[in-house]
Amino acid sequence: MAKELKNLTKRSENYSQWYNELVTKADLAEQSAVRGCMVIKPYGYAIWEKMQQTLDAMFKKTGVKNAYFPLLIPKSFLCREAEHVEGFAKECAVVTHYRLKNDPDGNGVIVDPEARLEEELIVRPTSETIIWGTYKNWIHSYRDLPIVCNQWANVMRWEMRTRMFLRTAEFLWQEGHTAHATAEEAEERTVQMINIYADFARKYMAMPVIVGVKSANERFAGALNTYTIEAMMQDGKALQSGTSHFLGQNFAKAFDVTFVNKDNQPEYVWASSWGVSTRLMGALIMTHSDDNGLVLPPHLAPIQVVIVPIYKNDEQLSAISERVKPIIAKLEEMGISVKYDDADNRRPGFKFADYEVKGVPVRLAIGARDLENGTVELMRRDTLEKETLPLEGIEAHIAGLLEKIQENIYNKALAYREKMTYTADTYEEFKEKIENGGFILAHWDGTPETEEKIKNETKATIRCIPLDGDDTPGVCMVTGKPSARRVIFARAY
RNA sequence: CGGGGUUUAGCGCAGUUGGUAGCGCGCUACGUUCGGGACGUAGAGGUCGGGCGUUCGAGUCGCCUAACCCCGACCA
Repeated sequence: MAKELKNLTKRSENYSQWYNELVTKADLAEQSAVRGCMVIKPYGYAIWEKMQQTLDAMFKKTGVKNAYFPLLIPKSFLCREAEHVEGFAKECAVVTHYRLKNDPDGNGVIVDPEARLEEELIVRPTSETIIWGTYKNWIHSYRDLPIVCNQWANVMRWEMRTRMFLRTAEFLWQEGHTAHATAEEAEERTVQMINIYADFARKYMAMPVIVGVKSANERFAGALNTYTIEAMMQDGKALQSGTSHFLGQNFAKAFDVTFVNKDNQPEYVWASSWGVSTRLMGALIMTHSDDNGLVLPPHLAPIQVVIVPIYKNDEQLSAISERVKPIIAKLEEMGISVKYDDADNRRPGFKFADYEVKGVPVRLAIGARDLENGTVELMRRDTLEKETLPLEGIEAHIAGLLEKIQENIYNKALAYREKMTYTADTYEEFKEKIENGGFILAHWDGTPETEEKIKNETKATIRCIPLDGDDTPGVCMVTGKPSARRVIFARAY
């Protein structure tokens, strides 16, 4: 008996426990022995890989080039940009020694006190500093610009509290760092990248996102402007899913990166940086999953179709395998990833449950009865609906269905977000509504003080100032001062 | 960094007033099964997080320590 497999905690009871169980049971990741870190398992990593490949292709279409910079950053590099350092200093892992030796008392190994580094090295929490230290050598003339580099890497932030995928001490991400001759060009790149993220979230993750600008309080340390995509999870909390920063000349000045312009005048370069991380995996899980497990969007599912044969003996299995073989070939030819699970150590019922937990979008079950009738049982993961269909032409049906599922789960998530989005005109109304979670559109006077007050009193922060939507002015719900437009408040991860 | 909790087989747990370690799942072998999480039989698997102490005797009591989890504060 394998009762362990499903039996997830109900979402409504304890969302965070539900999420954790889901990640583990769907075989995506597990807690590692290292504090705050996780092990991403092959199935989970396959999803990440698909995200990576898709994003990478989108980047390259806009001229992005990949590069790689060191993991360890000399401490002195972090002294340069004051605001930036203040943002990250509290959560840095520091390398102080370069050698171990046998413990003289015979208890394993100890850090060799003789091997202390003259200058400590910081495990990168983000790479702005090392990259700008490097760019200084690459940039001399306006002809060297723009530089549009991206790196796929791991970073480490010694977080107080961690949660799988959403906030782990070590995480995987991509960070793009660009250098431009003009502010306009840098800002244009900043916006271009946030739009790529939004596109990716919507089309591939089937996750509706709101594109907007961060308030000063929520802005990236050292940036002049931060663009964000904000998503809503199924418990009504917001999740910042990707950011793109206009850095102005801050880093260029801190690292003294200048170029000679067409008029032979030295100028500081303009910069942007942008990134998304394995946090997107968390977003994916929390956006679509139900109490039966994961629901993966077909565009990112490592296995799009699973075929489970139902058989009593070897003859039946081989008959089914023969019948299914051309279907698999056809599907693969169409670019659909198929798994034919004929493992004989699991019974069909177990496999059904297992692939449901793993979120495989389409399942086919085929047995002797179907073989006789020329049919197959098809189940779609998003609605859990089953139907029996003719085997003939099933490939085209599946191709169409995968698109339908992709669309359906997007619409479902969008409908949920809309249902959970409210407006509030008074602070009282706001306080009352924020208790139910969700996004609240409200007027704000634009000051950090007011935002801080709201945060302290309600735990809600400004997720973003949306770029689209209702932009009629009004008055701040707290101070009554003029407000340019409604902004989005929410409690966030 | 505050407040709580946990640590015993691969996983989830039980273990009484101290008496020398157990259950379920999983795993291995064989057989019967196979259309929504199969069952039988026989096995393998543990210096009870670590250290010190009390005791004839410690999973159990005391002190110290570590790791992890949850709730806050901080943050992507």
